[in-house]
Amino acid sequence: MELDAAKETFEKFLRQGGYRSTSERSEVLEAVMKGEGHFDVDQLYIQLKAAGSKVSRATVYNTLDLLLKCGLISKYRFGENHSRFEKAFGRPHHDHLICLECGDIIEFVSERLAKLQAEVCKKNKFKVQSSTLQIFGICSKCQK
Amino acid sequence: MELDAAKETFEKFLRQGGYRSTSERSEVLEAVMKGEGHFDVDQLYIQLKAAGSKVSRATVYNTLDLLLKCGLISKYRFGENHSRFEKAFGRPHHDHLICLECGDIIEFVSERLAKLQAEVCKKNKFKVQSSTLQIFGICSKCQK
DNA sequence: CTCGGTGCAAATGCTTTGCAATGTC
DNA sequence: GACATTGCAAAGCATTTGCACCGAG
Repeated sequence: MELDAAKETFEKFLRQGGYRSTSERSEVLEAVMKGEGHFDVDQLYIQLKAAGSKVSRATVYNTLDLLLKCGLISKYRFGENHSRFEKAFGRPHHDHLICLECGDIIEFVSERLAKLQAEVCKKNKFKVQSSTLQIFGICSKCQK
Repeated sequence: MELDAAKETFEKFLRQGGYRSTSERSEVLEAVMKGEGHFDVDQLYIQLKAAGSKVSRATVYNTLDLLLKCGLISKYRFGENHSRFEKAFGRPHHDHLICLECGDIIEFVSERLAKLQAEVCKKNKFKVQSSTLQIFGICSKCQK
């Protein structure tokens, strides 16, 4: 099961980094893995509360940072004034089309884009860590 | 001269949009055109104050919005918690390599990337308005 | 003279921080 | 036990807003 594998990854990361394994961190990871698509801190916090968790916002922020560091989630800034996250566990890299009207986010994968990025980085002797291509515009539904 | 052309574009935009032409808006545009590279609201505000201007931050924000609307500047969010801008007047579209260590931003232009984006949009019936590819990592200088 | 624009200060919303209490290792 | 982690509330930033005054059309 995906959740178990993610938990194992997280536990290993915590141990190796000298971090402690707490029930709050576990709860946050579970909430993250349970959800689908993109989410922001507030949505996750509310989901946690709804599930009966007592975690504080501070702990949610802290834990998301750790999950980001060990690659279990990705973080985005879609031109809004808050961050968005999504599960990254076992998912291929992808990029986003963002509708400025309805806020819908469409994902796409491009092998050619990956190659192109690798070339640009090589040319500039730049060591990639992460990347994001964001295309803003109007989705097909909203064009009608 | 570039500044004159930009002023003309801005004035025309203001007239056509029913906006008024004020000395504050003029001052902001001049400050924007005088600078090089990327800048944030605070840097621009300080530059304006240093030049003896009396504009308020609110007006700077307001004017940057207008300059964005008429295409004279571009706005970015490089994973930080504040926006960055740059002159767009007479500049071709380009993307960015962002060094996570020294904060340096390297620009690059790719014709192939533009084509690729156009294809993705066509496939999704998505009408582009703007786009940004951001590659985060370590620049050649910082790798040493 | 009308009404959009401005400055100021207060408000907002996301995120971070300080600190005493708590729970891991 | 030592000390990382937590919750809470307060603090920090960037950005927005409300409102009285000002000035462009």
